[in-house]
Amino acid sequence: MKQSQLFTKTQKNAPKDEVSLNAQLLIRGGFINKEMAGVYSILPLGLRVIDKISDIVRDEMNKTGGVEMQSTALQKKEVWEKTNRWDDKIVDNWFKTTLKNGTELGLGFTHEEPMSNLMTSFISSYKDLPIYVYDIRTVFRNEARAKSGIMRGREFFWKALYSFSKNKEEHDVYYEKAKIAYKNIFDRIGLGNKTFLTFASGGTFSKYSHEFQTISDSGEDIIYIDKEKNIAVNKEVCNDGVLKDLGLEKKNLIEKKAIEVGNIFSLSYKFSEPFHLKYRDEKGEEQFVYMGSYGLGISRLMGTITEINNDEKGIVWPEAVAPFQVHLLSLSQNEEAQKIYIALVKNSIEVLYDDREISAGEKFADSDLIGIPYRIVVSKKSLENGGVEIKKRNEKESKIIKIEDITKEIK
RNA sequence: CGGAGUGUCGUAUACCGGUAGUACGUAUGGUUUGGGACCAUAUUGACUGGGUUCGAUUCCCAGCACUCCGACCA
Repeated sequence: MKQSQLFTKTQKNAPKDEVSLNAQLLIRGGFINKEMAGVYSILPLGLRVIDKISDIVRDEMNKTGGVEMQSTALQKKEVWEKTNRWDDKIVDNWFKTTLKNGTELGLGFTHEEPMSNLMTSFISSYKDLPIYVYDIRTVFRNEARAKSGIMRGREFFWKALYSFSKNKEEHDVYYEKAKIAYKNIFDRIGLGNKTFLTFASGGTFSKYSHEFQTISDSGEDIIYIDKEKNIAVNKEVCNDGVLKDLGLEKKNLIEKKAIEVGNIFSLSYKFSEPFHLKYRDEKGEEQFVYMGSYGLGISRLMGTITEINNDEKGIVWPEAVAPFQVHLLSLSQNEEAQKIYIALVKNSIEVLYDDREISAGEKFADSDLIGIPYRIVVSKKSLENGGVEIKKRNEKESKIIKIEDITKEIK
């Protein structure tokens, strides 16, 4: 797209009411806009990043057999009363509202209950199972304290997958698949080497749950990592018994702050029982469905990626999640640049074309701040030298290449 | 929710119990054209309410908002 069509502008200064790095960079670059504490609009550039992440998540979920749907934000009280999670004393981060007639409604903070309820309409036989259904949507949590920019908001974008299996054995197979899918996601979005499968509290229905924790000083959690074994333990559950259970030794562990970017849970029958979510097995006997849930914070991931990939000039997006692949800067050479822009678009390369009539310095500064992986400069100088200048955002040196070689260079 | 702090043009800041200044931005004109370029002119502001005072943006109180620390965090 042409940058002249982009209504957002970059800012030199971060707003003084934002301390966290992810929010500072994302606001300065025009990716998000703060509406209030913990609530951010996602602007065109930010939406492209969110979509990139979502697409990778979709792809990996689909590979495990997941099917996507769209749940509702508005939720009815009765469904939540079945599991005793409507009461504000039990769940203290509800946003609630009422219909004109006084009926109370909740704004969903998660979807175990409505999803279990929904499935009672579709699950009746062992032939219907397993089902892996997921949802990428905005959820609402009335956090006592929003903090850390988009890392902990009151309204945020996430993916939740719910698995409905015939029994624990079938569930366990999927659970392992989900772990791999999550690992693939973090690898693909460039957080792989900093993200660890982390053992965490399993609650009342399983021994452990698993979190995916990305090492970062801006994180809220403390984890102990065994680099050799490539796993970690959350401080909340880390004791001698647990270490023994996991075959870990204290001396091999290093303590790190980390961001919880995802978590997966075995839910067992916790939800299928109150919703009478049952099926008939081969013998015609009724069985409860065995459930699991698999969350992933998409907007939190955008923040995490920003926290980890930046330098003094701005964001350095990993290619897989960058809003565009190429930032094409025209330094008073719009005629030539326009041709290149059209050619690149024809080759299915995502280009942000800076066609604005502003100084070169400003274009460079914007480009560094926005952080698109490849910068291509079309200038009098470059054309005299036989082409365009190309530079990767994460490298210092640029080089001149021929215009016809651009697509080769990028792919 | 407990504790601490901060609210001044769109953004970042300065000064001040008595006319609110600067930079960036924005607008117009001109000069520039490879690292947020320069000149001129213009433009925009004291969170809300109450109190003290001759006079409050400044001091006091309350509310609201935001930030940080803690608690919380399927």
